[in-house]
Amino acid sequence: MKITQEADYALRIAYKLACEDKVCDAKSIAEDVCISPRFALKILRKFVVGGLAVSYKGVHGGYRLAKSPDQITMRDILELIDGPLDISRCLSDDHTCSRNGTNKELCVFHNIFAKLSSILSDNFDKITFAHLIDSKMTSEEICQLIK
Amino acid sequence: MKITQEADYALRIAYKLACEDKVCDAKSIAEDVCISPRFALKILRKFVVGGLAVSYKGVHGGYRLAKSPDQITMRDILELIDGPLDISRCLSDDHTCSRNGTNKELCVFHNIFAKLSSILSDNFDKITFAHLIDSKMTSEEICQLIK
DNA sequence: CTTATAATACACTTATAAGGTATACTTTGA
DNA sequence: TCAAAGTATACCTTATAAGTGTATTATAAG
Repeated sequence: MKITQEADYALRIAYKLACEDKVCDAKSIAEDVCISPRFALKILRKFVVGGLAVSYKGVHGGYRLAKSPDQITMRDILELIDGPLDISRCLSDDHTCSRNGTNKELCVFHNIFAKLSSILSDNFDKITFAHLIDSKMTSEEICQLIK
Repeated sequence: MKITQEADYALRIAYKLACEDKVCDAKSIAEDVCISPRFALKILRKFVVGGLAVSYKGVHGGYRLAKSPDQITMRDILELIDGPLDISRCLSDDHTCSRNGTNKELCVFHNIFAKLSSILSDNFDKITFAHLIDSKMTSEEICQLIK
């Protein structure tokens, strides 16, 4: 029921890139987030492939966000790393609500899981990195975006 | 971001016990849920230890719920198996919001994770097995309990 | 036009947790 | 007393998360 460590790091990397608004190399990003440079590179590659960041090779190369922070949501990052924000396999695995793949009917829990998953997604989608880096917004104000 | 398979099975076992309202042996429960009898026993043991079911040994033994279905919520089962419904390690691990344990300040994401986790818990807490087995309630009506 | 810097590609390893089993034992009803 | 249940404890297997190694490619600066 937890987001992965990698997705957690990815959020912090995105936050850093949003704050800096300039090309940052993987090494300095890694230091900020307290992970190894290699692992930062791995995550950053996913950003680039997913269209959330652009990369520059060579001397003075690095990464910057591909869009403005108000166009990037927490959901974008979380789904980039962890996939869909589904809380149950009912929802993802081809509607197989029971163990044996034969039962294609929806189980009693299916719609409940679906509704709660979409509440999660929708809320993560409301919070952009523009909100997060906005020094005029308190943590409480950001939380009021939820629900 | 998913509940575990074991928690999923546990929900279905609880549902079955709530429907039956009599002593059921592990083998028949396992058949219903399509898992091995041994694994069903393992999960059922957690029910007993957690006070959600009582067990009877010997011939004609088995399990039944320890409380009435309206006193058992989806949250009870999910937390029994998977632990607290926290969506981030920020929340559980002693408030360590960053990788290095030294930073005890809350990170920008902390309150967001906390709020969404409690939305999840609160909603799972509203849905009892009495609702789920109530033949007069449609799936849509049960979902309206959420939020 | 060479060199240092930084990203890329792809394969690999290691750690952790999920998922599931084995064996021996205890209790109980017929 | 015996077979049908649950109990206890430990173990195994597999999947996934998490992180590394090595070689390659692109680029700016000197």
